[in-house]
Amino acid sequence: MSLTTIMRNIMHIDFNSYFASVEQQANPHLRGKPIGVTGGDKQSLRLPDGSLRIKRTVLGAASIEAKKFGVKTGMQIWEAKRLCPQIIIVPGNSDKYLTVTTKFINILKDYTPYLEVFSIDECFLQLVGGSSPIIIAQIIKRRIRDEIGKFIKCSVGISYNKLMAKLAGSLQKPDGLVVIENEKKAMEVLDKIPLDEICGIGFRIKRRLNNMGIFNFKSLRGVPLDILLLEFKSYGNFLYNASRGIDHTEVIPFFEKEEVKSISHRYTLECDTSDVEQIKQSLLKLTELIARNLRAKKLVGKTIYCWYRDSVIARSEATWQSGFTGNGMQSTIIYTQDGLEIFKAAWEIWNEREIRMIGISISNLKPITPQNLTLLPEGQKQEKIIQALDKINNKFGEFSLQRAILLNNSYQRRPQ
DNA sequence: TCTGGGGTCCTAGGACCC
DNA sequence: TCTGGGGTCCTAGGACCC
Repeated sequence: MSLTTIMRNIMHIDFNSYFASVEQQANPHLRGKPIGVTGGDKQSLRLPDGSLRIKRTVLGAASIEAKKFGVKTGMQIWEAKRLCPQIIIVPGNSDKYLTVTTKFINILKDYTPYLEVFSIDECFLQLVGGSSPIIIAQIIKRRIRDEIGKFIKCSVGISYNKLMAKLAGSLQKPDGLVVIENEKKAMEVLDKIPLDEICGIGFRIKRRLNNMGIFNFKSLRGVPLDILLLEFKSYGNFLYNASRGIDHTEVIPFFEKEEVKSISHRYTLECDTSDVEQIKQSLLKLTELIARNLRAKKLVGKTIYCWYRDSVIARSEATWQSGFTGNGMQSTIIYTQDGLEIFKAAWEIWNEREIRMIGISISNLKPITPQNLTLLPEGQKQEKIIQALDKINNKFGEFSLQRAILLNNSYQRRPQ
C-alpha cells in the first residue's frame, strides 16, 4: 500500500463504544458483559432505599457484547432490555469520560500539534514529517492500550482529507485501521455505501435526494452542480464535492479553536406537565446552570432562546428521525451572566402549555470585561453573592445552595 | 413502556440606521 | 414629500454532528 500519493495525511481516531468501554475498564465485573450506559448524569436518581431509578432516557453507548444483541446507541432502555434481557444499565458519568479523553489527547499531542478534538471520543490529526501514518497509528493504538487500558479500543481512518479519513475509520469496527489513499479509491468506497454513511448527510438530506431519484453516490455524481445548488442552496456544493471524495476543510488545531458560540441545557420532565410552578422550577434550574457555565468560562451572553417539546412533537416523525428540538422563541437582552436575568428573559417569552422537555440556550457570547456589565453598587453586591454561591456549589455539588426563588416560587410573570 | 442532552452552521425576512 | 441601497441586527426555523 503506497501512501506517497496522499497529498495531506489526515488521521481520524474514533473510540469504539466509548462510554461503555470506559465503564468496563473501570469496573472488572462489567467486562465481557452486555452493558448500556445512559446518556446524561442527570438521568438517574438514587432513591432513599439505595435503589437506582433511571429516568426516561436513551442509551449513550452500548458495549460490544450488547451490540451483538442488536442494542444500539440512542435506543430506549425498555427496547434494549427487550432485545437483551440480561443487559446491565449503568448511569453515565461525564467527568469520568472527560478524564479519559484528556489522557488520550495528551498521547496524540506527541505526534502532531495539528490535532482537532471533534467530540468527546473523536479526533482528527494532520500528520507532518515523513513517518508512515500506518506506523504512527499502530504506535498510538499500542500506547492507548498500555497507558489507558486494554478495554478501550479505537478505530483509525487515514486519508487525504477529513471527510474520507472519517469514512475510512467507520469501515472497520471495532479496533480497525483503514486507509483510503486517493480519490479513485474513495469513489470505489463511496459507490458501495449508502448516502447517509458519510458525515453531513442525515435522514432529511437523504430523503430529499431519494425524492430526486438519487439513491447512491454514483447517481449523485451525475447531477450537475447548478441543480444541487438550486435544490440545496450552498449545501449543494458539499454534496457535489462529497460524492467525488473532495473535502477542503482544514484540521483546526485545539490552540486555534474559537471560543464556544452558545451554551445550552435541556431537561426532560419526569412526566408531561402543564403545571406552571413545576415548569418555572425547571426553567430556573436550567438558567442557573447556564449562568454558572458562563461564569466558569468568563463569558457574558445576550440572546436567550427558550424552547419546548410537547408530547405531540416528541412523538412526531420529524423529532425521532432528525433530533428536531421542538418549538422555540428568542429574545435579546443586555449582556449578562446572571441566572436570574436569563430566567426573567426566558420566562417573558415562555408560552404556557403542556410539555415533556424544556431547553434554554444563550448565544451572542463574548468574554467578560468591566464594560460588559453595568456594575452599579447593587450589581457589585449581587456579584459577590453569586461568586459565593458558585464556590459552594462547586465544592459540594449542584444546587447545594440555591436562590430562595428556586424554593418559594416568589417570581411572578409580568402581566401580558 | 414510546427517543436524552450538548453543540454547530446556514437561510431568510423584516426592522432599522445612515 | 418621497425614497434607493447597503450594512447590520433580530427573530425564527431547519439541518447536521456526537
